[in-house]
Amino acid sequence: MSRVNIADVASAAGVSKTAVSFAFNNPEKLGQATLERVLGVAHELGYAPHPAARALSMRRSGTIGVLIPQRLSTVFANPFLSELMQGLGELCEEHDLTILLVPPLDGSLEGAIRQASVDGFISLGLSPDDRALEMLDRIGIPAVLVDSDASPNHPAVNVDDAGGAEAAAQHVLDLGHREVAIIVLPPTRAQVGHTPAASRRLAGYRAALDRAGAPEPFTVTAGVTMAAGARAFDALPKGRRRPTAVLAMSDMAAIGLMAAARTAGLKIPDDLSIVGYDDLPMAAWTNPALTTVRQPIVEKGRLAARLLIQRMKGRTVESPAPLGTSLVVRGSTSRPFESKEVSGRSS
Amino acid sequence: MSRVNIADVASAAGVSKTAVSFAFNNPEKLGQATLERVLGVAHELGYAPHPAARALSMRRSGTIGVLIPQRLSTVFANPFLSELMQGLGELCEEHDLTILLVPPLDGSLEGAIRQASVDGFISLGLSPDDRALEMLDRIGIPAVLVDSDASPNHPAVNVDDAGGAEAAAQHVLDLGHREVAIIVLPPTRAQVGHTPAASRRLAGYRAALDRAGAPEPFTVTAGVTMAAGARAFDALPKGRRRPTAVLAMSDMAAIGLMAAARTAGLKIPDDLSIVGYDDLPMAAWTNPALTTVRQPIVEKGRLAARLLIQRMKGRTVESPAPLGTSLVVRGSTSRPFESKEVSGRSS
DNA sequence: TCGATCGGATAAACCGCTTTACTAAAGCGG
DNA sequence: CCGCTTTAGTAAAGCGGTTTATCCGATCGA
Repeated sequence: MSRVNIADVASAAGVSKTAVSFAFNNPEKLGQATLERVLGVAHELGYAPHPAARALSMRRSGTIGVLIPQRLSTVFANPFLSELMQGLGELCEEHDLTILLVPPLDGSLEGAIRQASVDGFISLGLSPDDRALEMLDRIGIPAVLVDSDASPNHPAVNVDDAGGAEAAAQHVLDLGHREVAIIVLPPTRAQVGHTPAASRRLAGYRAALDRAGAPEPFTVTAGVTMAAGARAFDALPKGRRRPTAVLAMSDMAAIGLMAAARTAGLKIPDDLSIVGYDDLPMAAWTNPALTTVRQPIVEKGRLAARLLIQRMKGRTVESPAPLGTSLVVRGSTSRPFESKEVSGRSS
Repeated sequence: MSRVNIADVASAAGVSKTAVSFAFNNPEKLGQATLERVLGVAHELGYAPHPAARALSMRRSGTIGVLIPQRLSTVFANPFLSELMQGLGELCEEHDLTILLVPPLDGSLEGAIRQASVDGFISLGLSPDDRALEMLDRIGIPAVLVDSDASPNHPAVNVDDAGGAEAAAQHVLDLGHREVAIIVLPPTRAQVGHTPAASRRLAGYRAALDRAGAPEPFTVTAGVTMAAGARAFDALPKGRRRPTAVLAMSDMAAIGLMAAARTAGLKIPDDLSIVGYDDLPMAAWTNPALTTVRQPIVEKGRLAARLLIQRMKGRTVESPAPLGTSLVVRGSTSRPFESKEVSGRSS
């Protein structure tokens, strides 16, 4: 009653297991007649080779793992992953690979890594000192890092986080803003500091602000959800030092913040300018449409997959140059309210 | 130089393979001293049990497969899958399962199914005559169907598609619309007719329209993307019989259509009322916000995963009652332009 | 003192497939 | 008719674990 295996087919067709295996994998090594007979019997019996046995024997599973540093139930609330998956998916289809999602198992990414039967890993946003990285080169499976610092053992795919952030900050400075707040990405795992991407973006914002001699920006950390963005709004200073512009490291937080701001009676962008980060498709659909930093997420996924596939073929690959980012100006930013009235005061 | 295996650990620790295996899986069967020594040596050598070998031997992989009837690169453009994954993810985390995405391999879902090393399948939107279904019960892996008709062998999780659609149609009828267009979901695979969900929704729309004696609705098929929605707008009749209301089977198409309509100079909802389906998070963020039929997608994922896990434990489970749907009225629907001017003409 | 019991460890079978020799038969030129 | 190469197919050795049945020595009750 249990699953039919290769031996069943072999004896039913009156051949050896080898012949059956050949019928599926090396048809040319078999005579026309036997080939047909074996395939016929196999089909009739509903035989399908056991994937795990196959993977064990061939030392390859035809699967790549996507290492996700957060809980599945929350990370998919962020369209970022969807976009990335589109890029990964494209390449995987070309190469007949399936994708295994590998979130922390029982709280531990390392544990999840060892359990995953994959030919390669793509890891998202791991900080360079994450224990999971050790585990990766310990078990000797090729990996490609996304949104991490490059590691000696694995190539990393990144975008020009700092450049994009700098452009965003420069944009609001050019509009005349001085008091700005920054919404920082949260650490992904129980890390102390920022994620690599967050650090780089922060540096970009700061570079522009410092250059312009703007006062120290107020910073809040907010998860990549609209709810977190809304909470971030509440955390903003309300009095005299209230920011007139907000630089968010994610579109999701920016959009949530925008909603909260409007609920609180502020007009966007007149009372508060908001810049996001990512340029998710929905950023173009909010009201007003979100000014944001565009990063090529799908392309990032494609590139990461391409590199990983190269590595899986045994080639060594270098970390590519960071992909470009660019500011997309839409309706959520304008000159600050005050300077509108005293038009032409600066520059 | 190759991966360290259980025999290496065993000989290094001066014990049998069995002892090493026990150290990881049945620690209580080992003496305190040996246990510690084995684990120590294992850690030192960087040993991790080979997942495929484990899966083969234990007859379980700790993975469930999500059967995706479309290309990965397109299906993730639709937030629907993200929502569903959130629900699935929740349950999978609870039970320490990882998720394998199984799209058609080389064009064939059946092929992909046999290659997938999983303990169970969740299939999306398969029509009841799909060959993939045969394959599913052929290899005897438990499965749960989502958005399909129930099959004798597998329970199906569904929502009240017809009820939601009927409410949507009734809503625009109540507003006074007569000429309506329907945006139909595309077939997922090379099927002849509609997907099961599409059929049920169509029936729901029709029920309300027929009851009200409305003229035959115009129908267009559009993929679940904004671009497809925009194209659908172009396909709408333009002259005397132009629809004043559109019932879309997906929010994505509805939003794309709304954009195209506005680009064409129409005012939403004054010139054209639009109702979506799904109530994706972004539906609340468009301008105007989208009136739509809410279906509990995350809950659907949770329920499907829960049932599958039950089945994997050997319990037999029945198809649950369809989950409820409800109309969410927002800003994209209003009375048709004409009847606004001749206010109070009907009812 | 002796058989019974028991904790601790092991040898060997097994999971289901691929693949590397290896053999028997057939084909071939001389 | 004979040695030599192909052709067609096979036996057996992995792949790397888990698990069952067994063994050994020490403790224990009588």
